[in-house]
Amino acid sequence: MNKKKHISLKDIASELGVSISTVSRALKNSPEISAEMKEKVKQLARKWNYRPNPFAMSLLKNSPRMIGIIVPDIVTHFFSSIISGINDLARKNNYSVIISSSYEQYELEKHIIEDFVNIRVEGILACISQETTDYSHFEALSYQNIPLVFFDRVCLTDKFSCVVSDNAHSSQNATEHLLNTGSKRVAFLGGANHLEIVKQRKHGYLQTLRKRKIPIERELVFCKRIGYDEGYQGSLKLLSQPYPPDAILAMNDSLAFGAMRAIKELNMKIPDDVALIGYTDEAHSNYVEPALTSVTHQTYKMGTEACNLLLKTIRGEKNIVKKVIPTSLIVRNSSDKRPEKPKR
Amino acid sequence: MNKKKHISLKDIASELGVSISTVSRALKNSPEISAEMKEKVKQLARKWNYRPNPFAMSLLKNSPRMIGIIVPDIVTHFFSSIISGINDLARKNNYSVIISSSYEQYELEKHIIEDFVNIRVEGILACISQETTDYSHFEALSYQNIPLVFFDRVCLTDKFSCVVSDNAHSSQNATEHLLNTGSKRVAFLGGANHLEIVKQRKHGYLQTLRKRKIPIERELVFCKRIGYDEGYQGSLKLLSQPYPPDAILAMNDSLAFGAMRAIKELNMKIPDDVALIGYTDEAHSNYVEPALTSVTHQTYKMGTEACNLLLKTIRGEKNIVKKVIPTSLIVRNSSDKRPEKPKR
DNA sequence: TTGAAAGCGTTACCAG
DNA sequence: CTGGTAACGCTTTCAA
Repeated sequence: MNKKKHISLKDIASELGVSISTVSRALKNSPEISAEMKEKVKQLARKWNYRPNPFAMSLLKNSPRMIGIIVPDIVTHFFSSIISGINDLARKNNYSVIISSSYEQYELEKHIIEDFVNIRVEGILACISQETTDYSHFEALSYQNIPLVFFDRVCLTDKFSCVVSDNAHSSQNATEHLLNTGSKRVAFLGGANHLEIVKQRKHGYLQTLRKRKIPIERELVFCKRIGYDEGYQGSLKLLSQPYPPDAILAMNDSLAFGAMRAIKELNMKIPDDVALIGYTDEAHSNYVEPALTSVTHQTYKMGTEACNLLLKTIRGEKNIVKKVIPTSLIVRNSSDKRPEKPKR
Repeated sequence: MNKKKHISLKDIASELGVSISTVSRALKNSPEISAEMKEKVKQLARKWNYRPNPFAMSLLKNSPRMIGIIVPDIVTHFFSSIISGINDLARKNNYSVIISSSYEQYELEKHIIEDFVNIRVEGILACISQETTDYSHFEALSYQNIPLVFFDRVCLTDKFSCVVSDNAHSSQNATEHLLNTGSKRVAFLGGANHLEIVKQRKHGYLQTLRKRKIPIERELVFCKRIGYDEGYQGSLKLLSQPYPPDAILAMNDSLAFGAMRAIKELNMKIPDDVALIGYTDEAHSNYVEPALTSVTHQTYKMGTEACNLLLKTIRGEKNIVKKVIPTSLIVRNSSDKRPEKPKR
């Protein structure tokens, strides 16, 4: 009684001198069992603290009620907040969540996906790494009938549902704002060009320039990799040109904070010499000086929506949908160059 | 062939016209199986991409190779970085990790622990919520023989191993630094008094004052709850006293950033009017202005150490150990009041 | 060298 | 109303 780690139906059955089936049914409130039998069984189950063995269940049903999440990193607020949303919704639906980080590495990403498959998760939520340009490890999931939903950085959108933010729109908005508040030459600081989010945000930026009939200059676009260092180096490069930009739109937190450091090191004033807009979360935009105007994602919501889509897919829904989560531009002190700023 | 989600030993056995046992043994390289049989089996297994069913395994061995982590929140860098460390070491040891957040709520914490038990995780890593003052849900784990290791915010240290930072020492150091660089009246901004980390860090602070023969003033200690708002409100209160402090030691990220906001709102200069030291991570301390002098935890290492301790416990190690991870004081621009600062 | 069968904990179907 | 049995996928005796 002490050695055994867990109580099984068998233990209860033999104690009560009835069959396992009876116990099982009694616990499930099956109508075919007498009230007194039910009572006896339930009482003992409670007393002995009986817990159904989830492995037996999983073996039987082939559904461990577990989903896997893969993100480029779990430390960045953007991702941890999405994870938080996923976690909460999953828990509400009695699912457990396994989280892994690809550290932006393609090989690790492949391994993790494989691990998820081996563990037999019921579904996977993925945000692809920057390095990833070959998507066959994801495609394979569709042959294996393993539900998959992408969020933020997506691919294979014809095969899998996904949740994204209104990328093009957000950067149009941000660019417009810069141009409306005194900036003349706006630079775009992006990441690896093959990523959809980069393409789309850059697209929005270029759209706005075209609409305003502002000539597009290649020298004002720096797209290499998402990261603090790249933001720093990229901004140094942008700003040390013979004819430098007077505003930078940085399409990610790390890029924005890297840019900020570069601008300060060059002893330039924000926003007077260089206006700056980032894509960052509430808290950190407010901590820095000047407070950073930024595009804010509804990260928690992205998480719950993605999870919701995945749960639907697990339940058999076949429709492939693309859910767009709106962002909003929060104007703080880093972007408006005008001496007389309108009331906020 | 197409409908079936996964290949089993049975499938391989029947294809090859041998028994399941033979296949099982062949795949395990059992010496009793002929080389050619092994070859045939392995080849087909590879071809069909056979994966052992983990549920069957877990059912058999009662060990799902899974550990549970519970943290107050997963969004704060401090925790997500610890999680990252845990995750990596767990993965290396072929364990999966399930992460849940208590959102600093006692009731939720209890539920999550119960869920972990039901899922039959092999072990649990926990950082207790601020609200928690009753530890019976953790104590219960010891009766159920479920390995448990605490990190950062700990309890029941006589029953469970834990990983902590050198709390008292770190705050002594920080207080010394403030007193050595021109501050005269140092305030301590802490959290709920029942938490060990609060007690110890406060203890270190008080120790230093005593050593220096500086009278201890109750008005200079504000301990209520860990959080941005509390940091803000607490600092406002500290600084609006008739005889306010000229330095604040904030024992946590959120408290520190809250304090920073309060100081700025009161139009006081950092560090000239009020010196400030926080306990924060690298990145964010550098983003703010002035860059924040802070006590830095080796969070990733805390994660790997905690995980390591847990794995040992799972393997049967009975010793209860308390691992202390050193912190270090990184001096930046928010703390030194002296006009002529020594070279850094 | 291989096969058969029991057992891990549960559910579900078929008999009584 | 209750019991027996097969099945889920695998390992591990025991037999041959």
